[in-house]
Amino acid sequence: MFSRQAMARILITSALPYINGIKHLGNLVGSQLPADLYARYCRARGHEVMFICATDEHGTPAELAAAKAGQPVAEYCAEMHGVQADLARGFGLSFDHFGRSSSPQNHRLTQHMAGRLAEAGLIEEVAEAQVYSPADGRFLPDRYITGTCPACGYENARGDQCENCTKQLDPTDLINPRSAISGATDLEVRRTKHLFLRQSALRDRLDAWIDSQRGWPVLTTSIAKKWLHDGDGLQDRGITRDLDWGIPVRRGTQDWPGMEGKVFYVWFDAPIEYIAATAEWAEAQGLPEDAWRRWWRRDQGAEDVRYVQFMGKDNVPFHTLSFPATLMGADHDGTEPWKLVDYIKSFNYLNYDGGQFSTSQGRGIFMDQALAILPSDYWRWWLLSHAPESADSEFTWENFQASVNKDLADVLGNFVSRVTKFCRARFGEALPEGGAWGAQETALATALGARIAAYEGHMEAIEIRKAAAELRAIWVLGNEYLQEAAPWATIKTDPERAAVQVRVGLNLIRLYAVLSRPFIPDAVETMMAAMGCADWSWPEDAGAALEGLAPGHGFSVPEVLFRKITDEERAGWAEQFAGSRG
RNA sequence: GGGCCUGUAGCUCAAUUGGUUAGAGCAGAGCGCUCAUAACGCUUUGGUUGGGGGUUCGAGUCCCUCCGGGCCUACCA
Repeated sequence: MFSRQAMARILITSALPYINGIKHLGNLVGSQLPADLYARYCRARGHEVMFICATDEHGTPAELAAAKAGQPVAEYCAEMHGVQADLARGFGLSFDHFGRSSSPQNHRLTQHMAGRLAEAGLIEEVAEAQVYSPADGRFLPDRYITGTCPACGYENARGDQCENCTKQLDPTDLINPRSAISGATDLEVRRTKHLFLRQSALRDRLDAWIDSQRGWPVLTTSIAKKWLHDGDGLQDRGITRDLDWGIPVRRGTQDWPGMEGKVFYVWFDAPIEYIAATAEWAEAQGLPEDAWRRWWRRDQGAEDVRYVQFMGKDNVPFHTLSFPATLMGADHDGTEPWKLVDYIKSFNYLNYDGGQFSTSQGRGIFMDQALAILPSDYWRWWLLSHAPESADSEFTWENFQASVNKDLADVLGNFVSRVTKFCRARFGEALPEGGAWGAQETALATALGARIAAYEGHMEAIEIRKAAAELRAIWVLGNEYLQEAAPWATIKTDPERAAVQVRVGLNLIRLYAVLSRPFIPDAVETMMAAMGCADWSWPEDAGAALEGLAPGHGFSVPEVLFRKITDEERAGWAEQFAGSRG
């Protein structure tokens, strides 16, 4: 953890959303949104932040989605990248760069990494038999082959596992196998050669590295340990595929004999894109190479960088094992010390109303639909305050309505409303003059100081739900103070006392805007604008923060910050989203 | 089959890693306030911590067992 005041350099990456379609809220809360929360908090504390994300564009599903859309895959990916970038902006995701794994930078770097791994003796060529479909003109991944399960007779068993009896299968086990893509039955087995990353050779080193980490989520370490020690231990992993769309297999800048026409597998090139996207950023900014290297190379400035990754639990094996193995292997001779991750924040899944969110079945709420219904802050607040940190969690419309209405509209929004409207009615649209602090104000400052410290602690530990709960408690303090101070009563007997109370109330609005910014970045802009203030400095001292806006400072009454969700709307949306996506 | 996670108030979640009387928010009940988006504040009801057994001075926490929910199991990403 970084200490108070000290400026740190924080590198943050969110797992890359796959290019195949618009992401649902479960995807969003599992990586990009919490990463954004943390990035915004770190910036607010004055740290230097590099927040990177990108679309993950390679692989069979991308090719199939493009074919379905009737587009060339490159065109499809370019278009979908634009769509995802727009939606990311819509949700306020504050990436420093939102790149593409298909970028020239990633091509170069992925090929470079492969070359370094080959030099290190960590790449092995393996010849294997794979199912080829002449009708589709492609090799078929195991689960794109369906047929009758030899164990239970289920007719739509997939080539990797029968969904009916859960038996693990080999595609050649299937009776009457056919292509899941075209239905073609003229499948044949062909020999093909692939590169394997010899992760097994790095097992002990990876194991020791995992052991040396402190405070990682149980979810992260338990998945890593399972893969390291289960069965025969960490298995080598194929890093190439027989596809057209991807990064051509090259050994650095050299051709790789025998690998013509093959591309790297997405799970090799996708994490490397974290680095390449930073290079994309530098180029886009017109900055030289060392601008990105100082984030990624320990010999070129990254020694003091703290690197934090965010991802759903399905991504953990790649980030705890494969990617570190790639970076360790690339530094086999000590000349390329790449920055390894310092903290991996992993998430469970968000379910939707009794089942899973499903991209393929169109079940649940997708990012574009969410924004069409309500502003992003409503979603950000609910998703973050219910982030699936300790277990899978569930979205229900009732819960969403209750949280939005109570937390945002009543506790925070109404606070802003009652303070500004009272002041305007009794003192006019400027902070009133006169009066001095009493015991109530001092007590408020003390309580705020304690809660802000707790909030900071939770944010730095990336305990998101706890941070949200603490922030809400900070909002509540304002209502408690007003109730006790009762300026509507004191103004009748002691107007100067009421003036002090109203000043404190108005200053609380600015304080809340600053503290709440990582969660609800749009609404706090409205709050700050209403306060006529542009000072976003973090409250190092709560008492001082309550006197930041001076007597005489003008303000205005903002529009309703958060409207309530009605029962009719809730019922309508529940109905609308029950079935599959339009 | 194997492994991991999980089960705490009607609902969503805590519980400083074995330490006093298991705590919050929402929902419910009562009271107060009238500045405010019929909002806010205070008080309060509600738990055999899934069942059973064990270790211990002491168990929500550790062990065994049974029951329920979920995830992973390496070619979807």
